[in-house]
Amino acid sequence: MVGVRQFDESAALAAALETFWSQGLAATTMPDLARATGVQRGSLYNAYGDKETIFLRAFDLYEDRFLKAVEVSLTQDDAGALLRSVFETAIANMTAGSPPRGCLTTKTAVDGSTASALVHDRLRVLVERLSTMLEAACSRPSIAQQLTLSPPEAAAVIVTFTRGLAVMERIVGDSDFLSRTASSLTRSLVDRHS
Amino acid sequence: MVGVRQFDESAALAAALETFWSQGLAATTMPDLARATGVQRGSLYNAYGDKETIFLRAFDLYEDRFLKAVEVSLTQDDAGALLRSVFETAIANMTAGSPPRGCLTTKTAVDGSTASALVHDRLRVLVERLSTMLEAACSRPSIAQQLTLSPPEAAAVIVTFTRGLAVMERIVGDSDFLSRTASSLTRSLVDRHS
DNA sequence: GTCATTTTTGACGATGGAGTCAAGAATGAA
DNA sequence: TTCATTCTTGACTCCATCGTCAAAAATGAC
Repeated sequence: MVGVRQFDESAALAAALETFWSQGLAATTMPDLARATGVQRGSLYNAYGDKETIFLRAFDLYEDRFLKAVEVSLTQDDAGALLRSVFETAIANMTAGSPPRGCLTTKTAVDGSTASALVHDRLRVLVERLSTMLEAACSRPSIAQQLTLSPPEAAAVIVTFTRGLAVMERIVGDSDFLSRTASSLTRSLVDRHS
Repeated sequence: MVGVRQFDESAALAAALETFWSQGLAATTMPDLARATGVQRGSLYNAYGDKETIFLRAFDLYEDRFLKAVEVSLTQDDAGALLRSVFETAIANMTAGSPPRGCLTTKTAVDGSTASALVHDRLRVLVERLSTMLEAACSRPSIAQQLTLSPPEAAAVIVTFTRGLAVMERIVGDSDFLSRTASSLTRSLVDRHS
């Protein structure tokens, strides 16, 4: 192999992720990425072809970090503690940074300019994986018996609600409100009669 | 008053709303608005000054329509029926159009390029109004006694959840999933022991 | 009908991103 | 070392939007 890549690819993708996360996919330009990564525009075109490909690579990083954090939350033994922990993980993810960067998945999903089918599919995959993890956790007998909904129903409600938290974070920007609201939902999802 | 406006302002704003709704605030350009309204760019600058002002005017239309529809849903007497009706109104709002336009509030809130403080405030106002209406409805004794959460808690959960539905609509694009998930949440918010 | 005022129109220069490309630099293979 | 291949660099053209402006058109007031 001759003519080897001269920039640190994982550092560049981390910088690109930072940029996409702060600005959103559509609002991020190739010059933005060149500035953020310190790699010239031409090199980026040469290495990845287009912005979307860079996004997909950066999104892999994001998904890894996020799902790993959720995985930890799902080890809780009590249904209430588990749900609260999942929501706190999601809230921490979206309120990190200054100013807070929000939730990359949500930002990308709602992004004005219709993203390509590839990006759209990638979002569906993340949501699908998250749902599956949640459903598995909710299916554990000790958890399931405490819930007012069946595992698939609970998983769908939880995933949808975390997306709602991401939007509310953008609008109200008050992480206490998010925590309190998540706590309210948790209370109504955990059976008070078990 | 001399030199009177030559275009139909309310028709133009309706067309602008359509455009903002489909494309999002950031992705909509002044040429887009000129094309959609049939009013030349220069006239739009003269009449409104900038894109954001046009958006704020169009958003008023949107809010009126949406809150009026919610108001109707809130006349239901049964808590379960009321919640389902509210969610169906929200789902209908976001799945209308072909292709579906999604939820304008959510799109704007999450829009990559940080909108101006004016726009941001406008979103907060809409959410605040919606919350207030919901809280009032949930406070009616016949409704309150059926709910597992206090009226303010229920209102916060419902508002947040509708934002989540808007995001899920973008990702899964399946309005049946949205209805089913809303129905699940409704079930856990309505006390099964009253 | 005349006039003052506002709107409309079309065009202007400035800005910035998109995508491409040829020349130069770097590097592993032989 | 030499060479073939790949990466990097800087510059180029194309294109669309932005914001403005002066001239033309429209219209109510008198």
